[in-house]
Amino acid sequence: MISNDDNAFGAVIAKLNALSAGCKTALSALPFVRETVPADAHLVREGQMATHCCFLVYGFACRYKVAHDGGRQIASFNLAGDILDLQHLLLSIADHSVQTITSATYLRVPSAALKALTQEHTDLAEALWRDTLIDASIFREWVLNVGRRDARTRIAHMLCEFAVRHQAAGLGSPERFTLPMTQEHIADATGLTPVHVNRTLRVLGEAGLIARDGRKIVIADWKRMQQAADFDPLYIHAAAA
Amino acid sequence: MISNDDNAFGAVIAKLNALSAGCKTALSALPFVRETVPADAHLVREGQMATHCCFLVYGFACRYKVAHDGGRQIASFNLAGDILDLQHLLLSIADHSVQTITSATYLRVPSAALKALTQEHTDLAEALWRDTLIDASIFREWVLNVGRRDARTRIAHMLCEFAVRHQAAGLGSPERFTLPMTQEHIADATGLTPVHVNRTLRVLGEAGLIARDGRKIVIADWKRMQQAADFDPLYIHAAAA
DNA sequence: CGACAACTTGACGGGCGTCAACCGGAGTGG
DNA sequence: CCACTCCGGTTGACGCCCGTCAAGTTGTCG
Repeated sequence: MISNDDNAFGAVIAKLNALSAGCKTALSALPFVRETVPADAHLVREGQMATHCCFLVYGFACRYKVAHDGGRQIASFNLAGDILDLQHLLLSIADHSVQTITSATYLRVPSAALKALTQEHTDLAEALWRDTLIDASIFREWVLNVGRRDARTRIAHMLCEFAVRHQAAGLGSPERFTLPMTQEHIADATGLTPVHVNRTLRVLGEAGLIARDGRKIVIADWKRMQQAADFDPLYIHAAAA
Repeated sequence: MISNDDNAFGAVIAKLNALSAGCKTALSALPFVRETVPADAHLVREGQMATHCCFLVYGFACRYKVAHDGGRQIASFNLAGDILDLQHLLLSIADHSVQTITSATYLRVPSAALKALTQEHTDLAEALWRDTLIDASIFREWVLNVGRRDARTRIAHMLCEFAVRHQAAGLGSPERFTLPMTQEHIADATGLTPVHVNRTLRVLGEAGLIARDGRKIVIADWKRMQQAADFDPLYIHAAAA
């Protein structure tokens, strides 16, 4: 229901809710190349000059940076509807990498065209700016998550965020979903090791907070899970339910 | 040199470099209240409805969030010229708190007036949006910092960032400066404890990376410090030197 | 059926947290 | 002018959470 053949930008328009009709039309008229890539493909690499913006319309991706000792830190997970590198509208050098987690389809739009469009349509600029602000809010929450929560709370929090955004993107219930990422992805997102992620997922299961079957997750008691995760969805600033 | 009596917005205009003349004039005509507060004063509290934006013109501040166990995580330090809660232009509920570190002076501008101005001046909107994107980039670096670096590298990195931004704000050399924050602030920013921050600062001193006298810091060998800190200033996207 | 990636589990060690004591300087009041 | 207090900083002893290393299991794809 989110994307339809008539409009490649459907998922993005759905996420940037409350766009004017004219604005949607203008967005849909943007030049773009649609690409489908396998899992683990790089869309952006840190240090690269970037002249395009990518709109993720199907699949999952993540943004990450690496420390000089090789340690990798994922800074966000991305779902269908997310704009992956909006920053390249105004910042020319990529300060982080973007990689797919699953096979994925995205629209590659020239930054210049999108930028020109935002100058004509202030409400589009506002919607995109708002999206940037929400991104920033999520990053702040992640700083808190990796900085001040123990492994159990940290992973529970990550799962709650995924559940809520998953639902917001129209992909299904927050209480029953399938994770697209490996435990190594989870480790890199939470600042832990894969081994400890594995142990902690087991602990969450033993505590009755989640039930697992492979990567399928069921959260039986959402209230209790939210509490255990120290999760308050305010920071996601979700307008759509 | 940065701020002058003619223009309360001087520090902010200096930071948002490359604004058109008309745009600067428009900014300067914004209605505002100038306030001076002591150290540890709250400008914004998490959960609050926010109808104003604050432009820091003197002193130091930080943004932070708290975990339910009481743990506090600072997500950024702010210097003169920084806009403290630009997000309140487009997001009505504060998702984090802002508190001064030293006594500070700021301009309180009604969000509505600033928002109206951005709709008239697309280059102002662009400059502010760009500022938001840079903020987001810094948050991502902080996620990496607290998630994947050990205490020594982490604190060294924080010091490097402070040094560079300190200079960019026209406050002096990056190799010789006085920290405005306590070791507890540093602990809350790096996800460590004050005790361990203290020990690690000593280690940095013993390694000859920094020299300390109270909160005065001298970085003798900036190259070596940068390397020890895994610090690459790219993520700050600084245009001005 | 072999190869490989992801997951799982155990044993052990270390970096950082916790607890506690003490120091030094600034502010305050007698 | 000196006690008193308080905050920030400093240092030591000890313990735990999580990292490291290593081995084994499961599932999938060719």
